[in-house]
Amino acid sequence: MHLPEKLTAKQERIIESAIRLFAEKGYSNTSTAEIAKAAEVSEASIFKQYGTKDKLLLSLIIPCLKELFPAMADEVLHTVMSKAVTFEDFLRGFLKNRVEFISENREIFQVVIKEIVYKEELKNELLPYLSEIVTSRLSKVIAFFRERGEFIDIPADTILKMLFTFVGGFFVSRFVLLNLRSIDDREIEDAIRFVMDGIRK
Amino acid sequence: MHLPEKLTAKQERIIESAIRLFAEKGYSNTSTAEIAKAAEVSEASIFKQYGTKDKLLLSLIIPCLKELFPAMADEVLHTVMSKAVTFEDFLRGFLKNRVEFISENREIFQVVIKEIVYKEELKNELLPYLSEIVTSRLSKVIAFFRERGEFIDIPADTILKMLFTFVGGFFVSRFVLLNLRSIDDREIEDAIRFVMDGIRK
Amino acid sequence: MHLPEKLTAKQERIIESAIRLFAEKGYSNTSTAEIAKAAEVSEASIFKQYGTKDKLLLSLIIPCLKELFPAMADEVLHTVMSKAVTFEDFLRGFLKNRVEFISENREIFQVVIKEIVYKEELKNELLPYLSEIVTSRLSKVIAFFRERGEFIDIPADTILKMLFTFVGGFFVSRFVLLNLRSIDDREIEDAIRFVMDGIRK
Amino acid sequence: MHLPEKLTAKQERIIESAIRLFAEKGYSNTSTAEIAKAAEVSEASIFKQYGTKDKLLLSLIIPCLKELFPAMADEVLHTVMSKAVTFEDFLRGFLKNRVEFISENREIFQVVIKEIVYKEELKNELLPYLSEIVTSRLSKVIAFFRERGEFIDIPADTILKMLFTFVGGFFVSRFVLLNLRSIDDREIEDAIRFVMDGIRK
DNA sequence: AATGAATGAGGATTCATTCAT
DNA sequence: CATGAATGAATCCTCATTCAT
Repeated sequence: MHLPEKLTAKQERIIESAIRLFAEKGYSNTSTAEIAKAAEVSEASIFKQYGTKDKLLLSLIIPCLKELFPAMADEVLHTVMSKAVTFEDFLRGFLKNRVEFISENREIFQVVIKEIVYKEELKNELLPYLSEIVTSRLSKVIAFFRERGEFIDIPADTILKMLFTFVGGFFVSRFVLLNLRSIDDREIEDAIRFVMDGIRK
Repeated sequence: MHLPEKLTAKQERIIESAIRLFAEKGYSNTSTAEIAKAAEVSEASIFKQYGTKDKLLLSLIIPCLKELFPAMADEVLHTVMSKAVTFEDFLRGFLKNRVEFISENREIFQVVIKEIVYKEELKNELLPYLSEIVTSRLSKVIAFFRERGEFIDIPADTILKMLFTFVGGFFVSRFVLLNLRSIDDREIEDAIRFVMDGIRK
Repeated sequence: MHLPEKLTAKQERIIESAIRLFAEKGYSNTSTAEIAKAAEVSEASIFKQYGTKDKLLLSLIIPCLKELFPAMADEVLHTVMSKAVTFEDFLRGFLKNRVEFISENREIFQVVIKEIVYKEELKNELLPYLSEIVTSRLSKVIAFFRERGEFIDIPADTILKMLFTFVGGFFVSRFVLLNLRSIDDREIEDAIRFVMDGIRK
Repeated sequence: MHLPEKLTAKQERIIESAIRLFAEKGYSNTSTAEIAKAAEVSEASIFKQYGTKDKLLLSLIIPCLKELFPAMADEVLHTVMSKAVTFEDFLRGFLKNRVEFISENREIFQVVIKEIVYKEELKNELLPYLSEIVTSRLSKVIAFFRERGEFIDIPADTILKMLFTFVGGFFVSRFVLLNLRSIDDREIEDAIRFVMDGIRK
């Protein structure tokens, strides 16, 4: 995660502690006093830097979102699509890439998910924006493979919805609900198989 | 929802207000004063009835959980399995039944999901219990249809996991994230098709 | 001062303490903790009742203003003017009446003056309103005595301004700057003489 | 205003900002952070220069007081008294001179008045001192014109008090309450007439 | 000489909870 | 039984001030 550079040791401890505590107990159940204590700084230092508790949250969440979603953007997509790969290969690359990213930023991911689910306000601000990004990017990919005749005959945006539902459920259940460190290759393969072929014999 | 019967008007107003507010803003961001005001009772009345704010939450969540998960238990399962239905039929019945139940109890469902995601503590108490219930019940069903040869050749509990992931994502994304009133039949059919056959041609 | 009736003992102690401390140190230099301590109540009790520190201030100031200015309204004015009195008599009655009122409410008067002088915001809200009340009431009186030929030949509103300047300075210097308990009759007579005849032989 | 010479640009910006903000919102409602921001210096610079916020206030107030009151001292008084002028002429010169001075230093005057009214502590330190200065200087003047037979037969210090009350009210109401930039000659003449002859025909 | 970083002490305000009536 | 009154403990946040660089 590319957080603003040139933080002092104390400032780094603040964001570390904040992420850890927000991930563990949720933003609303974490007091600035707790963060200060965990970071071994004064509360005042937190407010000097971030102004409000809310801005502290945003300053953690936003860089994560920027990498979580648009990262799979042009670079990734184009390279993948230019190669002679199947959608299954693309999906495999995508899942492995995102699993790796989330594994490395598991706590921030937890914070992001928890707060999007919990804070109506934040959700309403972010969801349309995220939905737009995801849709616009992925719909190209779907369209690309669809024209190649790789998918069964259902509308592209139905495919998108189902994928989104499953992949979202996949990441959230593993990284947030079960609090797993990572997801192993075997499970990724299970997921890919499920997505590609379903469960019917 | 079978909440304890014989509630006075005031008691009903309290739980209605609590559910509405918890669903909207989350338990942590709702004060007992707000609930009291919305329910047009004194704060003291709430505490007389429920002892603590936490017990109030539990008294809303627990009846919902009891119906949400175990409801699909013996009655449903046995009847379904006894008939000569395919897994697809079972899944259709199950989804429709649960969509109906959640539609009618959307706000409580939102509270349940939000708090399970948010409160590590609550999650740790409930997840093993829920997981046990779901697993024990559904694994019988899976095993039943598996023996009938309806599934591709993957372990039963992999099937269970994938189903759980997808169905959970399905309900949460629609009823919590998107705050939909219900899910129409067409989308249910899309989901069934996705689960059964995946997306590959 | 007619403050809202039916205050509990604690509630009365709150307003007493607030008035005393605001008068002594000014609103901005008095913390709610100090008020609570002086009143021997919890800070929470103050906020339960008044919501904010600002509303507490207003709830002290407004009843005082209502009596301070419009009190000299219809009752006083009409009776005075109906009698065959001179302006000097009217002024004497007015000054004595107001001195008595302020003596009895010296601390609130101090709070009112201090905050009007100090808080731009409060001043801008109150001054136009007060000015309107004073002007509309007193200009009638001035006009009345002016037609009787009691005044030298200067515009009525010049007389009003000079009176306001002097009487304001009189009350503020004595009751606020010098913190006097009251103003004795001799000084009132000096003031009347000054207003009526100036200082030139 | 003769503030200490040789101020660097930064130091000037500090006192300008401080005066402006103190005049506008009052000392207690102005933070050193605000001053630093307005002056475009670091807070630390303010404290390096002035030690404490209180000393900053005093360093603004004291030079003003020195010119506001004693300025009318020896030079002014003697010259005026030596000429064959009436008290009315003296008063006219005095008022015009003070109006000019305050007009040019309106904001500092506002700070001085506001803080004297507001801070019991400051008031108690300054009032006896100021009163002594004013009394000792002006009582000579009053005595001078009194012996010339210009005044009606009331004690000199009663005249002094009334003058002080009116002139104080005059300046404060115009420059502080109404926040006027200056006072025009017509109003000064009205004031002089009022002081000299009162309002009785 | 100037400042960015840091903070202890205190600021107003909110909260879940208790209890006498 | 219901509630108005009351509160201790916490919450987020601000402030004047210090100090190493």
